[in-house]
This record gives sequence, structure tokens and C-alpha cells, in this order.
Amino acid sequence: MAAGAPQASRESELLHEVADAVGGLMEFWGFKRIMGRIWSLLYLRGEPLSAAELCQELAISTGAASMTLTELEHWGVVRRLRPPGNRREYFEAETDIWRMVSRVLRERELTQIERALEVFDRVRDQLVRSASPSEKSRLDDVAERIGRLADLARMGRGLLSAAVAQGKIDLSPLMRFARPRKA
Amino acid sequence: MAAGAPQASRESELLHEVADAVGGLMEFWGFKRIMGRIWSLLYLRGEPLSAAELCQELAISTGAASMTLTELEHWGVVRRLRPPGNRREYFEAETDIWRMVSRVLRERELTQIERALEVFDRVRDQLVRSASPSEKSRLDDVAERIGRLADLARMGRGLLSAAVAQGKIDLSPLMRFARPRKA
DNA sequence: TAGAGATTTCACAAGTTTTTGAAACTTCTG
DNA sequence: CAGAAGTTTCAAAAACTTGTGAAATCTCTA
Repeated sequence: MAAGAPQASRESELLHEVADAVGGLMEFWGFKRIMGRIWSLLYLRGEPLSAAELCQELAISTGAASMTLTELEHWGVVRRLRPPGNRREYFEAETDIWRMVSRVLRERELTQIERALEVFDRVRDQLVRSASPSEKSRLDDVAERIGRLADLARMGRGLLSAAVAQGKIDLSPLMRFARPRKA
Repeated sequence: MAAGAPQASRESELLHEVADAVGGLMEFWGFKRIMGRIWSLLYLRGEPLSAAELCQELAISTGAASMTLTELEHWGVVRRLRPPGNRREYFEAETDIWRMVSRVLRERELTQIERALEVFDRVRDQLVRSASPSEKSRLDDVAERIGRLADLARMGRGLLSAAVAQGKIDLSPLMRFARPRKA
């Protein structure tokens, strides 16, 4: 094969590798694999694609495409374009990756932590309140341990909400971990 | 009911609420719910329990208990005690929560990111190398986008490994999010 | 070293999540 | 407004995950 000619098929094979890697990461973080694959493909192509093209390219059913795209849109990770005078819709990837991440953190992880925290605090309180004198010292001990769990949760919540609030969590200092970029 | 007498049943009901909350969090983070329930129960009780007691208390089968405890031990989240002259084993919770978290971060999240990063970098490289002159500028564009993904991954990796390396990620500055504690 | 007590393994059952595709629906055009 | 093109819905199939419990294995003690 000629050295300098990555046939279309070779190129799309490579793009799929990336899409699958992102799919894997997202699945690991509790999303559907297919969400990651769709977003990546849109992101890498850099131009809007129709649902039909995505079905074709990723070998998924129309139903899956429709449902997943709606979900991605709801997460603000993909935008739906309805060109006037064209009954076909197109989709493009949100490219501000931090915006995506922070939205997810806010809506998913924070709620989850909040929920656990409520339980921790309420139970701790009830244990201490209702302790009979003879049980007091043992129950205080348990309460202390619950308190530690709650502290960890609060710490996580604090980190996440600080990150989210700052909009970009001051990416610059973190960027020292990034690969030096030419441009 | 008398105000100051939390019967055993009431207490264990409360502890189960906490155990379930932790179970929920852990499930959310990609572990089995039962792992969180077992760890929490051990943690809250503060004393070693036998597998049989856990089966009883959490209403799970011996098989599930055995497998899950092995897994928890492997994660360094639970310790197995084999009192000499007693053929029954006991289990106790690791109580250094940060140690647990950092171990998980290191073994799970870091590996996952590393894996994706390899794909990103390799594909980017191959795309650029094999570009024919006519394709060059378009492919450079794609490569640039892959580069951004890789940067994000590197940033995540940097954050996690810095946290893990410092052993305690300098918990103090983060602790301002924690609930003020009396003691 | 026999065997009682304890733990592990594993094939299978139960439960859950994901995907499919055909039918219903919506929207544009002639 | 009929019908073609496109999208959504949803019930059921497939794939995957988790829990069960009886049999196999291990390990103390007498």
C-alpha cells in the first residue's frame, strides 16, 4: 500500500478506535457506551451528521440513535440542528469539553452525594438523640464514624461544587499535566 | 415508645440506612452495591464480624458473602482476620477512608485513563504520519481534535496521580468543606 | 487421619440493562 | 391535503450482571 494514502476505510477505522476508547471511558463513568461513541464520532468529524449517517456508520438501529441523541442533547453534549427547508435533522458535538464535564458533575455526581449526605446526617442525629444513658458512649462512637463518612462526602461535594462554580476550575494550573502543544 | 431507648432493632435499622446509602454511592461509582453494604456494616459496627453474621444481617447467600469479601480484601477495603485456634474467619473494615479511595483511584481510574490515552496518542500519530499531501490539512484538523481529548485525559491523569502520590492530597485545604467537628 | 466445621467454587436462576425494528406519529412538499 | 421523508415510541429479544445454594475443597482438632 502506498505510504501516504490513508484510504477512507483506514481513516474511519482509526476514528472508530478513538470513538470506542471514549465509549469505554464513558461507560466506565456510568454512561452508556453508545453515548460516548456517538459524541466522539461527531466530535472527530467536526461537521454535523444526520441520524441516518450515524446509524450507518456505527451500525446501530434507528431507535437507538434517536433515543441516545435525545439523551445526549439533554446532557448538552450534542446540539440538534434543524436546517430550515430540510426535513432532516443534523447533529453536532459540543466541543467545549469542560462545559460538558461540569454539567455532568453538577447534575449527576452532586445530586448523588447530596442524597447520601442527607442520610448520614439524619441517622447520626437520630442515633445521638435517642441514646439511653447506658448506650450513650457506644452510640457516640458509631455517630463519630458516621460523622467521618459525612465529612468525606462533604469534602467531595465541596471539591465538585468549587470546580463547577468556577466554570473552569482554573484549568491553567492543571494544564501543566497536559502534553506541550506546538501551536 | 420511651424516648431514650433505641431498641436494638431500631438501631440496626438506622445502620442499614447508612449501609444502603453507601451501597448506592458505590454502585453509582461502578462497584457492586453489596460491596458498599458489607463495608459499611463492618465500618459502623467497629468490630470484626464473621461471614456468617454478615450473611444473616444483610440477608445474602454464603456464596455472595465469600466472593464479595474476597473482592473487598483485594481492594484493601476489608481485612481478614484468622484468629489462631479458631477455624472461623472474621472481617473488619479498613477505617482509613482516604487510603481506600486513593487505592481505588490508582488501580481503577488511572488504568482506565491510561488505556484511552494510549489509543488517542497512537491514532493521532498514525493519522498525521500517513496523510497524503492532499489530505494533510483536513487530517491535521482531526489530529488537533484528538489532541484535545488527549489533553483532557492527561489532565485527569495528572490530577488523580498527584492526589494519589501525595498520599493524602493535602487534605487540610480541602477540609474547609467539612462540617466543623467538636472534638 | 477421620470428620466436623468453615470457606470457596460454579452452573444456573433471577434480575437488569441495552438494542432492535416495526408501527405510530410528525413535518414538509407538490 | 395526500403522501413521501424523517423521527419517535415501545414491546419484546438479546446480552449482560448479580445472587443462589449445593457440592467440592480446605483446615483444624481429637
